[in-house]
Amino acid sequence: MTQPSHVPASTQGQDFPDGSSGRERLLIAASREFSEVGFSAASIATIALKAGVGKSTVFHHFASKDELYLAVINQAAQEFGQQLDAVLSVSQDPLQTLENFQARHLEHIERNAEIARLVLRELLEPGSERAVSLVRDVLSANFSRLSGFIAEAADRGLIRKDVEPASAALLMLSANVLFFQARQVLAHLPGFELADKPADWTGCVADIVFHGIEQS
Amino acid sequence: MTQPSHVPASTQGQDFPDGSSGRERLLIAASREFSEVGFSAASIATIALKAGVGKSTVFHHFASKDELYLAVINQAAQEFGQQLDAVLSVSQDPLQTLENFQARHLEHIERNAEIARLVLRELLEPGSERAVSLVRDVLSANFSRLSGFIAEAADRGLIRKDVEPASAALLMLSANVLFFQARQVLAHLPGFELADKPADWTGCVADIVFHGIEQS
DNA sequence: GTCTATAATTCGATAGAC
DNA sequence: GTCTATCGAATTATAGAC
Repeated sequence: MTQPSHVPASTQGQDFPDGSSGRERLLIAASREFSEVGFSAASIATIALKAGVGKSTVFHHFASKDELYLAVINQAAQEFGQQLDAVLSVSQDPLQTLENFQARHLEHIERNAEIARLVLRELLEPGSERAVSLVRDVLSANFSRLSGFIAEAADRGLIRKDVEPASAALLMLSANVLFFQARQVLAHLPGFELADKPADWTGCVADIVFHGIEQS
Repeated sequence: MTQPSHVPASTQGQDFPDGSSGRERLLIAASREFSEVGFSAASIATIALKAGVGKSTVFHHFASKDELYLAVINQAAQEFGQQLDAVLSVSQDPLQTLENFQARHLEHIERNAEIARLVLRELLEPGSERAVSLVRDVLSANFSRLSGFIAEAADRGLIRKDVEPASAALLMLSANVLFFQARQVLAHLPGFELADKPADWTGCVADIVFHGIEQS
């Protein structure tokens, strides 16, 4: 009388890609749930229900709730990693590359706004152990790609050697994070005209940072 | 049997400066309460109790809970405004001034960490009307001082004219905000060595931004 | 502090793919 | 037969009420 075990029972009116596996549906459902209610309020039972699988299936694919959470964010980070590789592999002048990076990065966090908010909420939490894994296991890979690019440009003599590549990278990221977090209110800062022009903002930041670190 | 009404009845074990007025004690108590539990969870009754005044006294000094909240943050902003004037009025090379500004600003938000966290929590809230008043009525004054300084340096021919002063100012602020928000986890970013060296971080940012916008 | 409800996690078994 | 995805039931941890 039971459904064949490899077929989803019911997916509670949520839509999922055709032919998606249980694991894929779980990642999607978890992403939605975590984004909507935050980590602690999210329940494994609800996620399993929405994904149309049994609760124990969750633990077959992910060792724990924490790991599921990391997997959700990791997926978004991987997607950005793809774009990042594309941006950094094109051989052009470093300013152009930094501009591209900055624009793609802001687009990415705005497209994944819910997850981005979730991550930021986590980082704000003082002393969060999850935040540490998040940075170390998930975000650091993409961060290294950017700072690695800057370091390489320094090796080629295009960039000052007395500035830590990681610091320059972090400065660029901070600009995007603030823009994303505070976009609605930035328009009320006197003299700031770019609140509704993300592309101009990313261009401006890349420009300042590049000229700030270029070899003169 | 009751205490004379113009003398604080009881201040619930909290300490306040000697001779402080009811209004002053209210600001202090409100600052603590808002910081601890956030805006919506804070209760006027509790704040009044802690300040040792009646609840109606609160509404004598502040028209609403919102206004009390803004007054709390405004006070911290005013204090920073004092320091800011001191930094900007010293006549020295702009790089030195920017470095000083950046260092004082980070010190200020770290000293007022609870309030800063409160403000940031507010800005994160999507579509918060309070966040708009906050930026327009409280934060914009100090922001204008910084961007005004940069604009002036541009007039003196020390700074590129093709960069909006407000954008450069915002970039500097974003660096401090991220550092403050994520300090605990930045140490786990590969290659970033300044997580426990705030002075080096502010110096580095000021340096990059200055060279990024200086007239070459 | 105990009691209880809720949520996280583990266990054992089944069904299908190769 | 082994391997993997699945489920239902049983077990533990946790948080709040009393």
